[in-house]
Amino acid sequence: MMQQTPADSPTFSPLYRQIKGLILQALENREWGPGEVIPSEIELASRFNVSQGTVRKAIDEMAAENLLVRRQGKGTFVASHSDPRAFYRFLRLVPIAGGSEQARSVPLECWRAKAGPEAGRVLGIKAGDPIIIVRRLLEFSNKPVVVDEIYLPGEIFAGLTLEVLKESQVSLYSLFEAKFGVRMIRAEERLRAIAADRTSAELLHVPEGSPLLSVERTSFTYGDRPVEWRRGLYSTETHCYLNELS
Amino acid sequence: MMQQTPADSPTFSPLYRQIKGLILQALENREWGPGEVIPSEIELASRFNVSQGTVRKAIDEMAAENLLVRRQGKGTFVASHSDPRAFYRFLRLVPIAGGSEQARSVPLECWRAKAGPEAGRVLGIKAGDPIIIVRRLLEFSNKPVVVDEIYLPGEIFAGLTLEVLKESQVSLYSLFEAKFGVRMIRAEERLRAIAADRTSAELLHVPEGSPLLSVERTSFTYGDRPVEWRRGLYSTETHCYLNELS
DNA sequence: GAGTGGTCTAGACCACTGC
DNA sequence: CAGTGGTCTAGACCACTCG
Repeated sequence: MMQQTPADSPTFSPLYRQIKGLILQALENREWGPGEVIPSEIELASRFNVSQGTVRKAIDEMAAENLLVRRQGKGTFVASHSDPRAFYRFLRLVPIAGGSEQARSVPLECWRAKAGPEAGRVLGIKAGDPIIIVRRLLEFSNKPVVVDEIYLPGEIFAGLTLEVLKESQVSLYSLFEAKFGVRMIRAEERLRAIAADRTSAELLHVPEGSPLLSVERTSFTYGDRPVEWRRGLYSTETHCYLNELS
Repeated sequence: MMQQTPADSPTFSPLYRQIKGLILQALENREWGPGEVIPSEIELASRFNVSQGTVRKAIDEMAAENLLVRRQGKGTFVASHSDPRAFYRFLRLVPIAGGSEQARSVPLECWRAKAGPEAGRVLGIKAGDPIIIVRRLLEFSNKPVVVDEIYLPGEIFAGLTLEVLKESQVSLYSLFEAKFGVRMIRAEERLRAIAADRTSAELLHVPEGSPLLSVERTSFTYGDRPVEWRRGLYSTETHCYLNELS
């Protein structure tokens, strides 16, 4: 039997949540990498000295949070952005006319800088710490729809260059996961409408001053540590941002 | 024991999903109204001739979908928009500066019309069928931030007038639920950036042509039947649309 | 067939609410 | 105190995958 916190303790949490915490810890420690199988429920149950049902409930929650993926008959896997089903997990853009063309990422620039006060605050680093800034286009049917400016902590993403970005034909997060060991698990987006500045207008082939959707995203990895800040400007003539409320 | 579909049948679904379907059906039939307790898990188990655990799993899913609300020690309740915790369930707007002032809904107009082809398609009614159109403002700290135009099927919302709207100090959905027996359980929003037309600009106190966030929402009730279509124009100078991705 | 996750059951006990 | 949902267990069996 595992140690159960007394019920009247202020830090009380049910057993299955403690198990969840232990599995989470193992994930952070990279005991099993993205895309790999984790031990079976029975193995984990014996490892943690609890019943299979308790492990099951812990895994249920983690699967609901997209941290793990269950596949009947095969096992439970660490979620990965390299899984085709997760490529566009965070992309809410859909064509207005219907259908669904392929998105293509076109890296434009990648340079080093020092974090200003805002980037520092958002990324949880000190102002003046090194950061890497990436600018890229997102195209649908070879037409530019989004221009992104992405701010990354230099310490974590050391070695990231335009060439690396251009080589990788998959999603950015899949690259981050494979090359830098950083897995994004959650993000917050703040949307506003703004007028296109000159450079964005040129990149997106729209008139200067036309309305654009501004999407500021902060992405988090394990432990709710922010590891990416990006601002996207979306041209919403042919595509729109689709959100499900429930 | 309840009837279990044979495993090799194409319509196979686990017992707990069938129970879920039966509870859902009872909700649609208004066996228990919004805000009311449903029978205890043990009662439902004996009613459906299954174990408590199976009822439990059905209710778990429905609670995750915001159809039911569990309260330990008290019972399980039908979710309601009249519950203060659900007032702003579908409103993603937050002040950029932080804090959180009270929102206020200001009904402006309410008139009858016939559905055009688009409204008919979205609402699942025939073009020419009666609809009701509501225009209203959403204010924060007495400053207009959103102007909404709301399209409702006339048949369901017969009796809705500007006076009725003005009387109700609560959320629209809470009114719809209480007066018309229509509970919104899910919605889709499509966001774009557009330039302010003259009337919207005046209502929102912004210059004509300035960028606004256009939010088109279709709301659904039980059985995924669409029962509301609305378009909101958001001024995003002081507020932004916040979205959690996971 | 062996191993995985998925379902279902039954029973014990805990935590919370309200009388 | 009785009644509710919440947790934990143990065991049986089903469904899926792969060798």
